[in-house]
Amino acid sequence: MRVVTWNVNSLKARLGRVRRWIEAFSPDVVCLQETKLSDDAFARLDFESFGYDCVHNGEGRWNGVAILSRVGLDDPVAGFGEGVEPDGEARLAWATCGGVRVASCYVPNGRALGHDHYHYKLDWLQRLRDSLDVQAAGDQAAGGAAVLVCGDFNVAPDDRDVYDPAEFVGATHTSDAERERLAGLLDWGLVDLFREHHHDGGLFSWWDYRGGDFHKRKGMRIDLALGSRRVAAAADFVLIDRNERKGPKDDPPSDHAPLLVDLDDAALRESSVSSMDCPG
DNA sequence: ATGGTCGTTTGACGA
Repeated sequence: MRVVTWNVNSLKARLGRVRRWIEAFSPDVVCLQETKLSDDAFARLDFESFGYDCVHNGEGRWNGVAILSRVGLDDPVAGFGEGVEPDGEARLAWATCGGVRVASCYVPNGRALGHDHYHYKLDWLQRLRDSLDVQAAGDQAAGGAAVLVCGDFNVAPDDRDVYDPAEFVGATHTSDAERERLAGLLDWGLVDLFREHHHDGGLFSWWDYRGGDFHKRKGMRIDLALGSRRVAAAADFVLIDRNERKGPKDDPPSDHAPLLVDLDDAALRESSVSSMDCPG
């Protein structure tokens, strides 16, 4: 099962690229962020005719997330779900695809340390953890949840994940509080799949449009796929497609690159997960 | 020197 997560920075502006990428890579599950579409406008794109069932949580001008699946899509939820304080913005969708409980999330940016939006971001990450309990706690307690939380987290997990940590002192995305909230998700029982497969720094998923940052290799790794132990044990290939960040002015790229994860289907379905399979 | 460039839009504003 092939899964991709991609902040497309407007699905309308990126539709040609998204369709070409899907055709080239044949993903089974596609998690999108920043579609910037209403649910009606998303429905008119008719991904069903390309073989994908969909859930979209949109509000129009801003935000908007989706999950596309050609391996089944059950129990879709827009937002945190029952039992968690609802969000005023369209930043999260859940669905079960091919036996995996998948989330597509767009974590608030935070804007600046201490800003109202920063507190909203910290609270949002806590509610995402609460949402995990609601969406997958039963299976996790049973020891074998298949959960994959994908998206734009707007947090760089550690200093390897920014081009220059000194530049981010006093800024968002690397603060202790943000990293602690991200660690809270890992403590639930999730593993940073890209980091399991790649140990070097300087491997990024986002580059600012301004100042030629992409060509100067000034980026951050903020797009993540967090898998439960069962999913981590099944992940046999993880890639950031940085080529997709390139392109001409008349067909510009998103400022984020797609993150691709391949899961071995047999490993995914194994009845027990050995602690040998996956550190952490 | 604290910008740059995209997207939403036809104003600024968010990232």
